[in-house]
Amino acid sequence: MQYADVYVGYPIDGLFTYRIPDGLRVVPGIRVTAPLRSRTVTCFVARVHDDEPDGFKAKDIISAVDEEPIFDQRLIDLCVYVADNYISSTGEALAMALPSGRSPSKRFKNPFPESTPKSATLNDEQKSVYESVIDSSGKGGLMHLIFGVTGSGKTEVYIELAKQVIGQGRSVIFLVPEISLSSQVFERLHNVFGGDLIVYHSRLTANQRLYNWMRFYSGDAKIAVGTRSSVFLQAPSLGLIVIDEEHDGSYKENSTPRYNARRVAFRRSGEEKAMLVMGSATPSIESLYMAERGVFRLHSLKGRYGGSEMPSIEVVRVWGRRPENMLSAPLRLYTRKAIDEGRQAIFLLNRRGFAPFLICGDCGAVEECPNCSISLNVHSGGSLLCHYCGYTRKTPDACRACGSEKLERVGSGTQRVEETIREELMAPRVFRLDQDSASRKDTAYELLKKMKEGEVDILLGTQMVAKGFDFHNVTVVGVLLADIGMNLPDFRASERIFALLMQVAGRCGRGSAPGRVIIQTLNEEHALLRFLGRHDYEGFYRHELAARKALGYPPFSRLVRLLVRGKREERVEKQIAEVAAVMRRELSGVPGTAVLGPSKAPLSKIGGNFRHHVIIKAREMDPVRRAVRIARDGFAGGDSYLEIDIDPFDLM
DNA sequence: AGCACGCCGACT
DNA sequence: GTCGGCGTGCTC
Repeated sequence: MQYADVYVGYPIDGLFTYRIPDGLRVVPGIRVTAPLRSRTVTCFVARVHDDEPDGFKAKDIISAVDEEPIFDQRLIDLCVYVADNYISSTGEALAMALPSGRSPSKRFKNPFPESTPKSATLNDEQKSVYESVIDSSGKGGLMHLIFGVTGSGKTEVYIELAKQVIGQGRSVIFLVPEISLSSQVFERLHNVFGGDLIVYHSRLTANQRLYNWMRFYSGDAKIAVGTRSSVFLQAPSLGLIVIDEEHDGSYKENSTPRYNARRVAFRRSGEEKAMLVMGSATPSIESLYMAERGVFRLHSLKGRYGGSEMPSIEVVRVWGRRPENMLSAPLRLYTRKAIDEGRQAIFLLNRRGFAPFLICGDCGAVEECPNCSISLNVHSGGSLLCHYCGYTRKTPDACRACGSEKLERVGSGTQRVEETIREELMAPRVFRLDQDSASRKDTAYELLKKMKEGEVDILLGTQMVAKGFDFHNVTVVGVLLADIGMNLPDFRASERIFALLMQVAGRCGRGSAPGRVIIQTLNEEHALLRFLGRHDYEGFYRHELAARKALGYPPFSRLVRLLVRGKREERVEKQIAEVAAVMRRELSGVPGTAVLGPSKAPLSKIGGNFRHHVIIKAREMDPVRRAVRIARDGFAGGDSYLEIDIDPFDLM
């Protein structure tokens, strides 16, 4: 009699044993369906054997999902690591890592035309980084961080490294933050690698994902480009993991297990002897610190590809948030000049919608979301919209608190400023790129085409405009209000804003004409803007590192966040108090550990759920993980849920 | 997770 | 007397 030991995709620790019915082919590495209590669930087969289980009667497997294995022991080991680290079951980690499709589908339309491979030649600086990566990798130093200014051509270096690795018969995983915006990266990789390339991200159907997974697993396709979950793709022999824009927050998963693809890649690199090459123009404070400590080898690209100059950056004071204040004299002047010369401009306003608040001029009441603890945003077309839960309602004619009709739309988002720009700059050809305009699937392509053909004078958008675009005719970048997000109660806020401003500044002056960046702010004294004006990421890093050290934040500690969310606030408060008590008890006397809270999360209510949290700062994670497991096991759920976040990206 | 079991409070 | 809220335990 044959039996299979399997993992299930639920928060249940350990393996389950099922009987394999006669005639059913079950081997390790396939998925099967089997009864669990009163349900039929998908299971992941880890082992097949003929030892009769002791102490229970094994039920029969119902069916096999796969004919051939789609994973092996290395993925199980990796998922055990993820489960231990981020506190989930191994089965949950496997369920998250593996594609969920049932029948592989190759019906994936490649949006790019076939083209002949272009061989880019590396300039001296790129060549020296390439050689130094290959060289030190030969000596066992496999982890690298490329710190290259925007436009320095990191992608060319990645591509040459990938070619080298594929030439040795090994495979390459290329991680990007978000697939839609990195389509330019995808297109370039496709030009070079053609049918050897697969994509892997959530916009594919489950069956397309399965098909691509299988092609990479078999070694039929040697390079994969995709979002964070691609870090789990298996290959016969993995030779290289590239993490482009390594500082980006989207490498952090936001449901259980809340892994960080950077850390998982680091682990795989060590286990599978694969090179890890991370790159950014604005590396995360943590990665730069680790490079300084010798964990990664640091490589610099200081010159821009093609020899163009870094743009000049000018910080300009503005005097209010009304749309007419958002176009300072210098910005108008330079933009007008650029347009007259046939050039283009990019404006960043990191706030979508028309205005962030609707406030009563008489009683001061603000329209708030009934489900979330935030204000409703005014959107064009007469609607109010919650940016967290999507709740929407018509803009009222009168204040719902006092009946006054003096409702004011306070602050400015992209929709509001779009009109002002058209009128005041007499530039009718403004293209708006934000979540609202990008919901149409081909917006990015449309934009690329229009920008290239010179049909756009000004590209206005949220942070979407800062990422990855390579337009050669842009000579002016305007940041309309740099202060947005500056005062969020979050320890990474400065880092995020600095990176964003630096990235958007890098969008201009990529062609032959020099670029100019205008940063508008309500507070030109902000330290961050001084460093920005000098393109001084290094200086910002030192400054921010000192602040982190003073407050004991990463990289000088690890953080754990335990958050209880639920519909009934009294209950949530009681439960988080219990969690905090357990953590304090279990961690008392552990040096270098502090339990903060409990307190209301800054976003104290989202989608009808109240949120309270406890933050733990620690030098050593093992005792904290042990304590978290105790708190989790003692947590009486009911209609509340305990979120466990190891190394949270933000504390909102 | 999801579901069954079993234990105490206010009701047709 | 019972319906049902919720804490507890288990799932091969």
